[in-house]
Amino acid sequence: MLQLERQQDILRLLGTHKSMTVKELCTALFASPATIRRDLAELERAGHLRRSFGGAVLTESYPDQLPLTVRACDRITEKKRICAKAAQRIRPGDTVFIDASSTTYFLVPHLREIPELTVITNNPNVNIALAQQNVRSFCTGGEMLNGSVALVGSEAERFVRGIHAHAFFFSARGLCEGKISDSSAAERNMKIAMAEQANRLYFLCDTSKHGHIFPYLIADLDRVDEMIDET
Amino acid sequence: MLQLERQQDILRLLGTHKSMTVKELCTALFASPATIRRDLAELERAGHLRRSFGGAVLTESYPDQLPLTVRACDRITEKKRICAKAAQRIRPGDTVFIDASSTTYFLVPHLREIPELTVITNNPNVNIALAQQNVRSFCTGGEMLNGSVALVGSEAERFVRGIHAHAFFFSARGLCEGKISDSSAAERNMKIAMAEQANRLYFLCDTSKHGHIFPYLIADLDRVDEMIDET
DNA sequence: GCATCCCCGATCACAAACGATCATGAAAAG
DNA sequence: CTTTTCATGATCGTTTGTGATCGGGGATGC
Repeated sequence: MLQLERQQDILRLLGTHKSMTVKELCTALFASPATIRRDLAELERAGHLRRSFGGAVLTESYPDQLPLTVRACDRITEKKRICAKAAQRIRPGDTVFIDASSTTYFLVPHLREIPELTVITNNPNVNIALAQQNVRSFCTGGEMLNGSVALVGSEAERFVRGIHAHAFFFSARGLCEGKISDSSAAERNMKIAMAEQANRLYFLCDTSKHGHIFPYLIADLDRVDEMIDET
Repeated sequence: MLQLERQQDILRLLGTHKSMTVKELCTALFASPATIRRDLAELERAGHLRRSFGGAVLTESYPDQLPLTVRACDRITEKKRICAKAAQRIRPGDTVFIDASSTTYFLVPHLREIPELTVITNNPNVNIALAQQNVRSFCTGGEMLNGSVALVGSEAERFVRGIHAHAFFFSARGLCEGKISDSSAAERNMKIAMAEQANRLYFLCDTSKHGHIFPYLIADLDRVDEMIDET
């Protein structure tokens, strides 16, 4: 069996089962543990899966019409509900910032009917989806953060600081004791820049964030005008 | 047996079986391993298949994960072939501009293996696809041009003018009497900015461009270092 | 905190496939 | 008819993928 073929099979198997151990893959593909591990290492370097002790899980699953990176995320229905609520805060003529989290992607379908709306985002997926609905949108530019889909860096921040927006919709990895935190310094800086340039701050928070704390502090919860959750 | 006929047979066999070893192809087509290998190398350069040690697999992973906007375009196989050829002009350590045409999207699968490559583009689809392959990439930012997927405007041009690249890969709507032209002023300006900031210019031109002229002139054909077409 | 299990990465050796090169022969050009 | 061109096949040194072995170290249970 060819190496490439086996690697494609691994991805296929991970698509149906959501995780597989090295042993399971060995018996399924008639290969030795060493070979499977080498394949997993290579596929991980390519960003297709994430390894964990004993096996691996898919980072991106296959068919759907959501972008790969959004498809992989959890709690999609909860995020959709939160975004539907959040979109009601937008008024005609507004200029809004949208950050590069997987949550805020679900704002897009609600923005079509808002007249004279302008969106600025550092998430290329949002830009593309908005262009398909003829919503006026800007992209911050910057360096693409590998492993997520977010534009960051000094150029991206400079772009943001040249703009003032009515509102900023954002999410983050953790909310603990009134502190909103994230795991990447570069993304933290972008969120802070956007927050400083916007009148109203809306923090979109699903239940998976609660009780988690990450190294990079974005803001205290009382800085935001409203936290929007599922309730 | 003719060379071209045999290569078509290889593709046909790969269509029914999902992968074939060199040995299998040898017995099936009554040719020596050397010949089969040469054919496979050629078909891979044209983007029709991917080789693996011992054999080859069809490049089926791509068509269904193409972005909507790219999936819709014509002459995909021709564009793939052009891009496979174009990618050979890139050297390790290069910094390259890629424009926002549908043609240049097909450069992406060929960029994975080039070490120390940096890409700057105003096409968010390219950014996202490159991030998934762990290729370092930057986005120019700017306003999203509705109806296509291209970032344009003064902010986008400003970003480009702050960078110098080794090469610029671009396409356009028309080529007529040695003049390369396009239908949008905003995109024209971006292409001109990138061209001015790059050493080598490569114009990717499929046969549908020939004989068409559009209002916005990008450059004379003799400005470009090489025109890359299907031949 | 300790012991057990077994999973991982590194290394090695072997077999198979690969690329480079050259020789052959047939078809095309002069 | 001679020369050139080009696809093909053979040879050979090198590279690659694979499975086995072994020491180190996370995961789990007590």
